[in-house]
Amino acid sequence: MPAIPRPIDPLAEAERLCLARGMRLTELRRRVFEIIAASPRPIGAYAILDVLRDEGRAGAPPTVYRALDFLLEQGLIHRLASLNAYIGCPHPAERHGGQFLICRGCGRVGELHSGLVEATIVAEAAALGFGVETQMVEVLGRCAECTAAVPA
Amino acid sequence: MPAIPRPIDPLAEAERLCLARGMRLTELRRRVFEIIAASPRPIGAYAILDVLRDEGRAGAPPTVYRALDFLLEQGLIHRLASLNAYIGCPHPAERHGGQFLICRGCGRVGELHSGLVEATIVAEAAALGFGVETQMVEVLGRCAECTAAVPA
DNA sequence: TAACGAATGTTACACTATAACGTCCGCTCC
DNA sequence: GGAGCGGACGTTATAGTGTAACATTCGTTA
Repeated sequence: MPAIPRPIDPLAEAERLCLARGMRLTELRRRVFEIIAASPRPIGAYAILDVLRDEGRAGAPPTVYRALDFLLEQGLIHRLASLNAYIGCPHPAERHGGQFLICRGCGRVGELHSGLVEATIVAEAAALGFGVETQMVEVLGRCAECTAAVPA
Repeated sequence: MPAIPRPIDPLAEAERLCLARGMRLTELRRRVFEIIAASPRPIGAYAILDVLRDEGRAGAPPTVYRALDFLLEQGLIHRLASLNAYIGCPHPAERHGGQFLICRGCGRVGELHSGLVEATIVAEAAALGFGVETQMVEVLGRCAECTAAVPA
């Protein structure tokens, strides 16, 4: 899923945004964010907890979930409901609902970020009188590399 | 979410489809389907289990999950990943990915079923070389009734 | 330095889902 | 008719995900 470029330095971007918003990117939150950003695939809360424990840090599930809640609120990460896993956001500066392409082959996830998809959903929902607040699109399939690797 | 009509008789439709496909809609599967179809809101697996137990039926989680797996495979129900809950499908004859409008006010869920949304997602994904297999759209917001009940 | 609130530590538990194995039942094929 | 087979279900145990509730620490401010 390399089609979409990541920010040069996700951590620096996260620090910049938190500073601008007056939010505290503490040591724990920063470390959880780094673990997610460093993972090539979506990572689960308990896998993050394992990493923290390997580093000698004390920790129980709430330790991780509180950090995840903060990062989600700040839009620095997304939660993939279909996988119960978390992924860094490549463009956290603009708040947005998530649109994800999940590859069945390699497990990597790309973010679609299509204004057209978003607008179409809003319009179709509005036609039914439904007011959209947040939207979540998760698409399962095969990425270009995996399609090339296993030709039909 | 009454904008989308339900089939006249979901159970009859389910029986018809299973018969046509040579699949067995057993007593247990039928009952689980009825419970889901009768629920005005998405219902969780353990809530279904509670109903079965209230009816005096023996049961453990696998009892319900196996029935759910069957109904999902047949496209008779959908799973809402963001809620960990299940909902009947209003048009099970055509296989399709789910597009759901989830109301924060009343908890009811409508199915969008927009070919345009689906096609847009497929097109945008294809532009990145990604081949779509199944897609899942879950939209959180407020339905017409709840918007009217609590004016801005 | 006292006081306050935010962040974290800690224990316990709720909720969701599946693995593994046994039993029963209906069907087919000799 | 019975041996064998496969699908559905029963049962026990456990894995995986997430939160409630309360104690403690820490930084900031007054």
